[in-house]
Amino acid sequence: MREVAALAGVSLKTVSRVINAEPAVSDEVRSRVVGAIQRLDYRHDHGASSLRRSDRKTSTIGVLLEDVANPFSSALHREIEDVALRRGVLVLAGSSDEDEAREQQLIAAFTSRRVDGLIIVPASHDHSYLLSERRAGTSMVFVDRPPGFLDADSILTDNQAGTRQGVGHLIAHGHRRIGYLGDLMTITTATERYRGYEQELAAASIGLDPQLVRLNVHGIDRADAATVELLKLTEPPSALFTSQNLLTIGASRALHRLDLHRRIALVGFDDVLLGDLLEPGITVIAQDPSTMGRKAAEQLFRRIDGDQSASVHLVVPTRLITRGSGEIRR
Amino acid sequence: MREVAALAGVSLKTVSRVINAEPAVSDEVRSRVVGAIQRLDYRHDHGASSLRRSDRKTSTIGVLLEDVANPFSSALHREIEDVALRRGVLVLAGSSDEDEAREQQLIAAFTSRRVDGLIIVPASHDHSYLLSERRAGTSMVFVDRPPGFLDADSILTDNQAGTRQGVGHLIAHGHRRIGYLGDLMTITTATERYRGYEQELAAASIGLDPQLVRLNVHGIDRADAATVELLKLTEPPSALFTSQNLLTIGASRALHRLDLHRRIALVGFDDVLLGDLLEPGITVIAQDPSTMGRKAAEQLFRRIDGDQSASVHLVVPTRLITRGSGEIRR
DNA sequence: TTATAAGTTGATAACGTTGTCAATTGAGTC
DNA sequence: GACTCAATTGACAACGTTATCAACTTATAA
Repeated sequence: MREVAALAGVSLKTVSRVINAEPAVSDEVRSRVVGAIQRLDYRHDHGASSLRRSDRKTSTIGVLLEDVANPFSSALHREIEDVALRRGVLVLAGSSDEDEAREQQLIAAFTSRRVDGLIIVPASHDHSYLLSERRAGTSMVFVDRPPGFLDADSILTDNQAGTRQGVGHLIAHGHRRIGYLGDLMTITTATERYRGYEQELAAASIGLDPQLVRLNVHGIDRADAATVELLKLTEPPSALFTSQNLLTIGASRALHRLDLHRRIALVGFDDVLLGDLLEPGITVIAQDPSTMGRKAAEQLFRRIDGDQSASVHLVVPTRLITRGSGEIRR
Repeated sequence: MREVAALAGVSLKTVSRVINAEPAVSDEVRSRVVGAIQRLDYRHDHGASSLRRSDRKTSTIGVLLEDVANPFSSALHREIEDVALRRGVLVLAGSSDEDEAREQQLIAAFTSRRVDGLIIVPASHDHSYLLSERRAGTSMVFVDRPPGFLDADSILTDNQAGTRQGVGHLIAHGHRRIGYLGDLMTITTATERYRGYEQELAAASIGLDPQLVRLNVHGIDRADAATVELLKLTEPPSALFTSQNLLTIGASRALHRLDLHRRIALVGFDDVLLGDLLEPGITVIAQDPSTMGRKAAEQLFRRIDGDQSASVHLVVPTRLITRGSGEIRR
């Protein structure tokens, strides 16, 4: 920048003015400076700039996801990116893998880079470690799961209502022995969904048979194995509710292998890519990650822009998509 | 930091030494400083630090993908993240959407934040705009597609050989009229794959019927429509080769709707999640995005660590996964 | 003409940190 | 007792940028 100023025959401050498009520069000087910038191939140092500027904004936000490679997370990520990029803001992304330590490590790395804000899909349950960060002025929005011991904005899915709708759908098709596969109970959404299952059975006066419930099932392979177990029971279920993406895939895989996919009904929570190509197609309670991402990013930027109002808690509704597997009658 | 120094009764420089774990600090002083850091809830400013340090490293890299939400991109992304995080490096990610302008905008945003390196899945074909950036010391590795007018490391898939293997597989099952769906011909990989199709037909002395070829098909819906068109020909193909993920899905969808999925053979380039659940399962030429991501990140960090040797061009092989759809005989 | 205002420009300090180098201390050696 | 050496600490400048404020130029009004 010093060299640019020298070549253009102006002061440092004038170059700064041109770069920041401040109005108080004559056209003649401006074009001289622009020329010098191009000739010297000067690149503005965004970091040094934000260090000195009074707003201290880095135009960077941090996004903590469960895993950037999983479809729900990456759909969120993409929507956040689009909202951010429209404001010239870049996104630092990281995967927690449901690991509390990794969550905190990543968030510490984000904040030491002075991100303007954080969008967090939490793995841990106690976010009081973020209190001082908030006091320091970092905005934050929680997505998919609520913050623990911290008052902050959240954008959630209505897990309980969604599950009730899915389980109710199976009951409406005559099922009374409905198997349940649940993810790790340390995940808030998993416990909420399980509660929805309990409630809907109770509402239909169906007794809960613990044999039909498999909790803390994580990943495709374990879901596959758990499905096989359920179907080997002396009184096997006539329908399955799988409470997560990968569990749905695992269960579907097992049903296909056992050639039971046309006999046992299946409803899954969260949509499955290609779910409509299978025979039968997989009926799901779809979440809406794009909407969640967009709302989260918009809310974050409202906070970054200075909105100090009380915390907002948005619940994004789910949608039942019927494709066949959930409409198999007992 | 000034406050920490005052509270601990030491100089600024000593605090800096403690933070950077420099050896020349007595245990007693160190613990006083650590105590002060905790009491004052001090957070190190990574940006100011890298501005002053002589290596000028930001411990941040930029990753330009086609779309963070597409499975190939996000698998790459995840692998890069893991390699980076092991070194305490964070990842800025962006989606080009195959748009040259957006590629350049994002890369400019990355470099103005002084990233240590770039991993690029290029959308554009002329990367001479990166020459000055390279001269300035930014390391860069290209993935999936080669750089244009720039000598740099690349990690590519063997598109031509993979396509030949897939088309050859169909020929081996008796097909001679093999439809081809290709993505935008502006994408390097799309042209390479098409060339593989041409070559394999020629090698089997099968004349190329232009009616069977649909190029510049982008996205699921257009692939679906193009498939319908091909099957309506007076002499329709008995097999299809779809040269990209989404095209495979679109074609499969069309085949299912027309109830031809057991009659028309299908081989796709790039694996499809759930491809094994369909009936028949989808036979694909699988790429290996995880390996590509890992190799790219490892190569990038070698460069960042000072490796000045000649450009490396790595070709990651593809793998034929037979699941049924490609083994339908004419 | 002079006073005033508006529009340009620059000198300087500061953002939070680390590199450089010099000063201080204490122990060990002859 | 004087010397050397290593270990520890601090003063100061500098990284690339922008905020502040003062100075200058030109135009306009009285």
